[in-house]
Amino acid sequence: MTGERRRATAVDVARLAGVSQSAVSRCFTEGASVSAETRSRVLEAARRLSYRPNAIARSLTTRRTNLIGVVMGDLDGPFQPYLFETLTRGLASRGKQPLLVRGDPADALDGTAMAALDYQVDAVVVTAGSVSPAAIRGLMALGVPLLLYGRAVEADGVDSICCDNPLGARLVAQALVAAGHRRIAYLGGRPTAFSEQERGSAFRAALAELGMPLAAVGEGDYSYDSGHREALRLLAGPDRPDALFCGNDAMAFGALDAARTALGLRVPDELSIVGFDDVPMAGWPSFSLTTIRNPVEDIVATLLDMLERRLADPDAPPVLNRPAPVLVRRGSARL
Amino acid sequence: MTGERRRATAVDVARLAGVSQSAVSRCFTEGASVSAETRSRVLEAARRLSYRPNAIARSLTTRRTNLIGVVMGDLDGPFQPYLFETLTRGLASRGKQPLLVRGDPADALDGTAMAALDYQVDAVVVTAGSVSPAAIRGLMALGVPLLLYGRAVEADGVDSICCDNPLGARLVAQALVAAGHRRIAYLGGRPTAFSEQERGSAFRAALAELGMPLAAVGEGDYSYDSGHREALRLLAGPDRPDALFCGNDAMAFGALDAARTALGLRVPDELSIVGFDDVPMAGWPSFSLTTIRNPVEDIVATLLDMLERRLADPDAPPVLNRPAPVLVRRGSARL
DNA sequence: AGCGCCGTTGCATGCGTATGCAAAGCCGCT
DNA sequence: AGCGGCTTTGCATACGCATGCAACGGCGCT
Repeated sequence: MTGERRRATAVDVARLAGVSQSAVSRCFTEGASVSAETRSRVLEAARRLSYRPNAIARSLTTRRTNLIGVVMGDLDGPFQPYLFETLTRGLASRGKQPLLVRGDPADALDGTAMAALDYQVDAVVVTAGSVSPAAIRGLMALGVPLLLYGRAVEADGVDSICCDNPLGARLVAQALVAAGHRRIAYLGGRPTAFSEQERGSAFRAALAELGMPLAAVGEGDYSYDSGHREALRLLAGPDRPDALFCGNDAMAFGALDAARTALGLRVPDELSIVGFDDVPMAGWPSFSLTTIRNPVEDIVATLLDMLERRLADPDAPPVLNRPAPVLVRRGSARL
Repeated sequence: MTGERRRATAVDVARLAGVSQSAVSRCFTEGASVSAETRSRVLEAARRLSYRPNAIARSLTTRRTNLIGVVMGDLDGPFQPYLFETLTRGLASRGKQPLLVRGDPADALDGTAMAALDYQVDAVVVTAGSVSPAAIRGLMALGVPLLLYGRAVEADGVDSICCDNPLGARLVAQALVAAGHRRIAYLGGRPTAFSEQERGSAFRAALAELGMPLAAVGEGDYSYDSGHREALRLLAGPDRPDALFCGNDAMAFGALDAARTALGLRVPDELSIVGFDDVPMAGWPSFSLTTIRNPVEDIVATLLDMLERRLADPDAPPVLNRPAPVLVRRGSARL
């Protein structure tokens, strides 16, 4: 009952229960035809042998692994772990196993990363915002259903869901201008990232529509350090901005630290800082970050629905979903 | 070449290359006997069909999946993602795939969680410090090599690696006393966690040895919120402590925020705060947390070595590893 | 020329499970 | 009693690959 060298198989259970291997299999298959008596005999035998069906062998015949490839970049910032946590919990609750595919630093997917896909994942969810279009095409060529998070793509057989970045950027622009800010700066994330492209251009466009020039622009990479560095640069000059919109929360934290600790600025009196994502940390008193809430929980729930629908019908028309973000007012901006 | 409904198999490649399926298999097996000419013909055919061996089918015969079960709790705090990131990168670099097993809130491992193990993982790495001993025994009964991180266990066939918590706690006690603190408080983490038991008792013992009473004790759960809450309680009374040692960094952040923002205390002048772990965030200027460095990178490297050794020889005697932590002096403590 | 050896190759089989098919049982109905 | 229909069961096979075994061929050697 304890440390047998080999795990029990369906054949072992069948022998003990005095039935055929097929009967055992049917007891563990939803909706199969087994009599109540056989089932209980089999389950009892299975219990005694600590038998559990071999998912590997099962998937060989069913052509379903219940493994979902999850393409992620680093878990560095506060956002990715939050998303990953939510996503993996959701997958588990629907009986699916996430299989991690790490994007490499160059945003490509090398052999090591692709190795995970050799496990015959039923679908692939891409959450790394920076995976190159070429890599995406490579995934599509696999013939596996593909779900893109964090980028909006119109392509055959690819579903995507992505927070309405332009709306979020517009909300910030309007709120900042309405509150009387006049020297508004923007600190962008990694320029190759889809979200950056949308947020940056929408923010510029919204300000232009309001007749407000953009006072200064910085280029970060979504990391705390880059936010710190760029904020120092942007806020050092003579015509210091009175508001700074950052492409994500991590950079906003860096900017906040730079402004308060390194430059001795009072936030939000002398400088308003706004982030994007609303990670859990944004609510911590030391930050109290005013930011745009990226509705991760809703997004993941929707994403899982899209996934199930796609698995049920691989030929259904592709879906594009753009949930709306919302402005969360806290203490880092005078709004 | 693009969206074929079914992926190519070794038989397809064999047909195209004019060889047997065995030959194809040998081309993808390390150290198998194939002539140079056959190999190139096969590889060319494989390339044209985008063939990659089916890891599922392969593992059925080799009895090796290269899947490693990774038992984790929540990815809430800053530490777990850091550890997970390091661990999964390390596994990938050694050709292993992490398969996530989520511990449920009650620290047990329910059916959903165990489902991951049906994928015939080669080994299980437990990183959740709060998984109950009963659950650990359940894992052992699976007959799968088990590696425990974050707890020290002496048991047959179980390797474990765990930062030397008592040493870390002693370092803090000595440094605080040496720096002249006289009212030292301790804020512990989840009492059921192994690390909490070691850190708490070693801290008490070390203070006692130095003839220093413990001024106050709080009980948190390793979360930021609990650190915030307990700090408010501990620091509100009349005889306010002049030093607070927290069971991990997350609680220290919460305590720091409570002390500075809610209570208006000057840190470290009026209160020294020390954490444990040294997560990346501890170095951020807004925290600048003095803490004990839990050498995660080294630990993971060692853990991976232990894993490979265990896989090579399941009957080798169990190993217990206790890497030494180190005190990192930053700005949150007067030391 | 004949022998033996080694590097290659294909054949056949097994890994653990799911499932189509047919056989077997069972029931109620006429 | 006989029949049709339904449920339950076992048999056989397939899933995609790795691998032991035997067959084959070429080579160097005597």
